[in-house]
Amino acid sequence: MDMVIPKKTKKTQGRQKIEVKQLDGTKRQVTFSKRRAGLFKKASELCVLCGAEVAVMVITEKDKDKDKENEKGKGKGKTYCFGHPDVDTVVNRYLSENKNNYEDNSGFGDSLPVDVNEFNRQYAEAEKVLEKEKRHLARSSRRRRKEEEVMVG
Amino acid sequence: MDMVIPKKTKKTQGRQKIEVKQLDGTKRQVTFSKRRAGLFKKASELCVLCGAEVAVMVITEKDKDKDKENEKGKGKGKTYCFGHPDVDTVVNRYLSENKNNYEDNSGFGDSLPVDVNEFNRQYAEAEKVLEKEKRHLARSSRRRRKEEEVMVG
DNA sequence: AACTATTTATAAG
DNA sequence: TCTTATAAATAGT
Repeated sequence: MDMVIPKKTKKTQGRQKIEVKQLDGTKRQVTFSKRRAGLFKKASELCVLCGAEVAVMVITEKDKDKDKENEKGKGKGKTYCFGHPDVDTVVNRYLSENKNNYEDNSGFGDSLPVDVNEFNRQYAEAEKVLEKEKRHLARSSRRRRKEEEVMVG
Repeated sequence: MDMVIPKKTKKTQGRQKIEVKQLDGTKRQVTFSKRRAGLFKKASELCVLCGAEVAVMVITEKDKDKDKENEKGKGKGKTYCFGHPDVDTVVNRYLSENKNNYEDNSGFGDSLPVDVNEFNRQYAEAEKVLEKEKRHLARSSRRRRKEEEVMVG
């Protein structure tokens, strides 16, 4: 019985569980590259699968220890973007659709990112009020016009 | 030899491989919810792990078959956002860099606000009204909030 | 930058 | 929604 006991020689220990907390140094750089790529891929797939328009903007921290990390312009606060159909279209929509009227939708200060949607939903009522105000403002800004409201086309 | 043949009774067939292509109907809705949540979570983790500023904007398609899908306001072109420290900060950063880097390849050169704050100024009045609503909502939502993850460590 | 063991995300049910 | 099997992402090397 020449049972070869498989030497428990794992080449790597595989993916390890990590705590989601601030990283530093090389590990941070590496993780950033990997996860940024992953994030963009997820965004891309969401577009294709669900026909959504998506923009993702990632800005690296402007490192204070310039000399240490900015040798090659690394910690410079570089911006990476993904956008479909393109970033500007989505940003423009974001701005004009007024979703920026509540400041705190950060995932940290008050609520979890995953809760943002829920959060937004809670603001539906408030948004309605805002819409009304918007229309009012828009109306005043072109009070010169005197046509009826409906103008299809 | 009481070998019990394990009845191939899998409760589910587990996650299946899919083609990344346009989905429709219910499947699309479900996938959208799941993946949007996943995307926001990934974005959040990137912020924490790598100290990056991130904004994600997702806009659902404005469905033409209004009657079919818009029953509950579903296919309305709703916008979902994640931002750290907040969406506007990141968008502003993007806009200011963008302005210097290239003139206009978006087709929205004129309508794209130079700055979110400038844009917002136009809505100052409306925002005041919203603020009021916000405070009200925040009050009620804070009551049942229940910090779970994030801010680990 | 490539490799895997493992954790995590998620397609179906 | 909630579960579960599996695909996919990724931490450490």
